[in-house]
Amino acid sequence: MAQVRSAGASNHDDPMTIRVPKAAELIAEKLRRRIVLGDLAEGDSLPSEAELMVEFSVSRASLREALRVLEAESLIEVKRGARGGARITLPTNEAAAKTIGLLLQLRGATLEEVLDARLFIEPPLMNALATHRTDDDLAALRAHLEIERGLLSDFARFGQATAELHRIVVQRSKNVALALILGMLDELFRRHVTQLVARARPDQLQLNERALANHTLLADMIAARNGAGAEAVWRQHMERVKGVVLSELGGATVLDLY
Amino acid sequence: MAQVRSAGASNHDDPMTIRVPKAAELIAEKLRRRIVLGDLAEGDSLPSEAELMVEFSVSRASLREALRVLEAESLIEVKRGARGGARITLPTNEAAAKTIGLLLQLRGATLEEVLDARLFIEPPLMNALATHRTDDDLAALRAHLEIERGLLSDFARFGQATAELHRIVVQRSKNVALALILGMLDELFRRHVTQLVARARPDQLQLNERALANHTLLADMIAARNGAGAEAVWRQHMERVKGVVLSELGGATVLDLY
DNA sequence: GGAATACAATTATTATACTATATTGTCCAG
DNA sequence: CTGGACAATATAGTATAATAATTGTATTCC
Repeated sequence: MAQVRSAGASNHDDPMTIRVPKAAELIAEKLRRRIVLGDLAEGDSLPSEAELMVEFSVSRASLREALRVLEAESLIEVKRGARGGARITLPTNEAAAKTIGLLLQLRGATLEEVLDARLFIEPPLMNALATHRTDDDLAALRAHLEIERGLLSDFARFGQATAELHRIVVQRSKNVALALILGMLDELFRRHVTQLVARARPDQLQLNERALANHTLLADMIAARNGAGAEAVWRQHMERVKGVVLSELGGATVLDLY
Repeated sequence: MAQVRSAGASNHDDPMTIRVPKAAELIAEKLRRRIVLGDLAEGDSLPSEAELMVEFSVSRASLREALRVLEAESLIEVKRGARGGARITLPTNEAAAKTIGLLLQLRGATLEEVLDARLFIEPPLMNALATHRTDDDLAALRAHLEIERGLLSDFARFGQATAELHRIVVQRSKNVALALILGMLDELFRRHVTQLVARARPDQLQLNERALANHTLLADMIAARNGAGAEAVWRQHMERVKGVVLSELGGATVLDLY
């Protein structure tokens, strides 16, 4: 009996059903725009709830719903107490990774797939970097290697330095989109190995030395503007890291996010 | 009966400012977990606000803040009226693209960078696909080409079919993470060219024919398991599309999102 | 001068009432 | 009996007010 109704009037994508925007959405949208367009910069304070209420002519409930949304997007942080209120905070890779990690988990992605994605993108990027590097790029890379050398036996901090190296070389390749993507993937990866690093393997020092050797090799290839060489070195290095990590964690479904 | 916050207020004055989670965040987190872990599947209805209030022992305001957050994440849709309420809706590429687009705009990314990122990833992916394709992959691809052939003069729908082709070949390569990433980039791109397609160029039909020719060439290369060939064809094709689009739109800062 | 304290600003949470909208059932006209 | 109008009901949307908790700052006291 209900087939007439289900044919047309249901909910999904019917272009005819107009979606009435809620007050909170509208306010969140307006504030978001101000942030994105630069009217509000990082660190700036928003007016107090009372002021925003009169500005937008909405109730406190609606306004607070909007603030909660922006807070969940890491666009603002709300503190209470005197001189509290909402302050602009631009989202970091970590926040971005949380979002994309949620989606990946919903789609049933495995940790191995995340590693493969990185492995698919980063080595060719090293090729490009080696080809187009500036002397400044090389100097920054080599400076970082010195830092790593000093941390060889500090397992936790060496791991951080490794992640930082990825960040450096990726950002030097000058594509913001790729940098953001790889940053998110890296963050997801890092989140999974933190536990692993806590209980260090017996051969951890040896692993670190090998990693540093590979990093150095990469720097040499980049110094020589040897694109193919840089790509090969980096691919081999990441393959090895992947092997170690997966043998410890297994390729189980992504995300301890929950 | 608000036992949400135990009254032991200020005995823990850790110098490391501990972040007190708000009621709405906690509820959003709990519901999010239920969704991600599969307790709630797509299409399922959440209990009414009244029931959720007693379940979590919070006020309606706090509960609704949580629902707004989940709604902004595209994890639920809330309808009002009898038999309304919150229903689970798994986020699409579109929703994901909106998030990442926001981040890219904040980082000052240009449309050209988005195109370059796609251009950096997809061609090598076609290489891999050509190497590992199944007969089923090839059949799906060729079936889609027939559809495109029928739409050559329907400019709007041909554009959609083009995007669909990207989706097909990317998903056939079997890495969920890469598929999600490319899906987001594609969505960002698509959003920018929609306007462009509306005012079709004089040579639009010719452009479409050329695109279809390239798609066919790709299919041939994939059929022959010619990885290098597929990669070259696809790179050339995407370069050409990039040229056309950028000459129309310019490489201005990303996102008409606002 | 430094520590305890009171004060004020501001968000966090709750409670209640009212409004808007969609579904469902009912009743009446034809 | 069928179809359409209309009322009843369930449900989210918005508004207002009151109270609690937190935090920076000024004040007081020793």
